[in-house]
Amino acid sequence: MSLTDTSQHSNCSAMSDVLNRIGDKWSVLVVGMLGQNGVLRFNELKRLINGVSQRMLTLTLRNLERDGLVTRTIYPEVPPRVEYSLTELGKTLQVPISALWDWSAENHGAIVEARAIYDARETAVAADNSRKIAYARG
Amino acid sequence: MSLTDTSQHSNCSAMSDVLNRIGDKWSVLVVGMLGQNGVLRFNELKRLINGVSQRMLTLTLRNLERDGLVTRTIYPEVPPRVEYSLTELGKTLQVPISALWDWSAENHGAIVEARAIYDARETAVAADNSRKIAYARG
DNA sequence: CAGCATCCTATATGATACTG
DNA sequence: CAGTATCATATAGGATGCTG
Repeated sequence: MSLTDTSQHSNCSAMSDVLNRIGDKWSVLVVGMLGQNGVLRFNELKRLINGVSQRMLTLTLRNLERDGLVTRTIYPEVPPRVEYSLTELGKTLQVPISALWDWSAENHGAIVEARAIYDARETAVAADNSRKIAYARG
Repeated sequence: MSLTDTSQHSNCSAMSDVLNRIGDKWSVLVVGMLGQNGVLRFNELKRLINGVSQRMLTLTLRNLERDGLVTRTIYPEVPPRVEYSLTELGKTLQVPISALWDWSAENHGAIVEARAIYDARETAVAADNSRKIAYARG
């Protein structure tokens, strides 16, 4: 299937399903980190991904493992050691994710700017409506 | 910035911010539909995107407009006509989204398969644990 | 170290009714 | 047609404490 073949775009189900999984708050960041670093332990990932809670990192990794995107290797040692890495399928996902990452880095500024303009306009409209209401009241 | 420049990957904020907006349930589908069809009215979008509620389509379009990705053109007619299309910024977003769309179409089958295998293994482990508990009890 | 279990809250989403 | 307003709910996500 080529990039110009839009026939699949008519059927949203596959895209929706994938987005429901990788579109959460942490999955893309986990895949990104594993793509960069290759193999990472649980707490290494937790340190790299700023703000993720232990619970959410666990859930995210389980989901990615379930979807065949991440491998989980347990070493029966004391203290326990668990290593995560991308599967071959996970590595292919790196490509579109990386594209999105680069787009974000390039265009985040423009988005922030657009938001500021939009919000300023909305605030002005709200103020205008207040004046109209005050005028209508008397 | 090149695709191989991973320095931006260390700073998750831009990516997180973009993902928080386009990572919701409908934004990517809206952008995809507008990218395919060029200009669409509200109810045309609603018909194309299966399952979206009026409320969520409105909210999604407002957010995309606020971020400078979608333009909203009102024609002061009766009945009212409102047309949506991608901005230039929105069109550039089409590229990484299209890549993700194609990846989904190609690899959704593998994900479904991986889930089935994972779930079967989990079920087996659960059954095994039940037996162990039964053994311990009796 | 790498988690699991529990409780709690915020938010996203949906359903429904109404409107210029 | 293209919304807005309100209510209801499911779920994502966070905080905390405990464990092998």
